[in-house]
Amino acid sequence: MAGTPPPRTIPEATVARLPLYLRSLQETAEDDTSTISSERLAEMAGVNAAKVRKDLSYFGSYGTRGVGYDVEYLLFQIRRELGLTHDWPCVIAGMGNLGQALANYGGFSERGFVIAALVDTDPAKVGTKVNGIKVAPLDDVEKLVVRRQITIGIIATPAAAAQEVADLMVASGIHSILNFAPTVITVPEGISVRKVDLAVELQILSFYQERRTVDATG
Amino acid sequence: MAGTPPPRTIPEATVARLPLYLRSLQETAEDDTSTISSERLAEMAGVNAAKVRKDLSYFGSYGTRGVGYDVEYLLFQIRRELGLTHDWPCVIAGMGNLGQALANYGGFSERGFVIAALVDTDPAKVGTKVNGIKVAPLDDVEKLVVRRQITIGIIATPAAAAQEVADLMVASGIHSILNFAPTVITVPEGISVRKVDLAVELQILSFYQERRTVDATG
DNA sequence: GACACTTTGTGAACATGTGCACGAGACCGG
DNA sequence: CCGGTCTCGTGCACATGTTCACAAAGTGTC
Repeated sequence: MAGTPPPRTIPEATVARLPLYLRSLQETAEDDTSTISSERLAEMAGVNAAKVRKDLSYFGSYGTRGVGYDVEYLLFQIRRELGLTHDWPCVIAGMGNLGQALANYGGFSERGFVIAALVDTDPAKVGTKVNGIKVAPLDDVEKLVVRRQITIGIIATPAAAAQEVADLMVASGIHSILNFAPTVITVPEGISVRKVDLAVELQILSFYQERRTVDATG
Repeated sequence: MAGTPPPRTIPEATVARLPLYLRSLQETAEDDTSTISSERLAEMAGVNAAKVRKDLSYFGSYGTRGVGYDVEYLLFQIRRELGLTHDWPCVIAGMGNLGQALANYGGFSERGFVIAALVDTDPAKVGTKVNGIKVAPLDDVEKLVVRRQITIGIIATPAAAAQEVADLMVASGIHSILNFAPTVITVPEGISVRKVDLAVELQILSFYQERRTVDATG
């Protein structure tokens, strides 16, 4: 029975793992393997098998006992859950090193995240093209977001500009922001923000490295 | 009493927040503010005040009741904990879009993470300079790591090459790896790996965005 | 020096996340 | 059709992380 699906509150930790499962399943599908066990999938995604089963069970019973999960079906379900059945137009703010690298990175559009607009405040950059896309002035964000139905904003500006850019994006109707600027941005309730901070990651690594060294020496 | 410090097992979640406190404190120090309350620090770092106090308490009692924390002293302590009292030489593997952007990014060396070497397999890239640093062939990793006492490896290669590069790094004596390649890499016990996966972040955002839209429509 | 006020440090309740272990269901071979 | 084997789905115990709430310990004022 398909009946009533299980409670629609998916743990955050589970959501964060879905993309890993997706990637593993895509690789599996390329090998023409039609079913996959939770154990194999766990190994590929670098997690525990029980966790895989529990994660997938939040979306219903997609597996078959004694057999495993149907790769194609599971792929479809996860794609659907992640909203990857359609493209997501994105805008990147900030055409510095990182912004340009992101604009040039093919991996995004490949996965359905289409760079629909680029903006920057620097007049020297406005008007130039990056990866075939014209850089617009920051003030055009609202117009672009509305016209091109952009739903995701990517902030690749210096820290000082990040909050202003975020405010502009939110005012334009964007609900999801990926922030690369090394600063905390505050947004109204209901807006999702994820941050990627390279320096923070390195500092976390250095914490453990330092401990290792000290523990070994002392 | 300085006495015996509290148990030396710092929760991971706490470690991950230290860099945020560090950044907030640095900003505060620039304003010539000499003390800061947990509440203010919490606001700046985007977390809860009780969490700040508990986090800091793992390292001892650095605060003064009724007053707050001494900014400079706390800065010093956090820097020490994070191992930021000295530089960390890094090697970046993979000089594609992202690798080049990372090599050119000033924020690293600014924070003590010095790019000490760049490597790539592409003969067309080997020998060229990025940000004034010569790109070496991948096979030179071990030599470079040893000679320049590199402790952190940054993987910015395509997914297919990531595991091989990681193995090479580990074999060379690197204990900390920051992985930008969209794949899970496996390393021996005792090696720290952190991953930054841009597509995964976007997919997590699209999950919540999709839910919002569906909930609003349906 | 007593009192009002501030802010830390932390015990305890609560929330979230993980992983074992096992019953339930599905396939298979004879 | 029956026992053996496989693998899912999940209850439960445990581990980790968060937040509240309050005593303790400071400062400042008169």
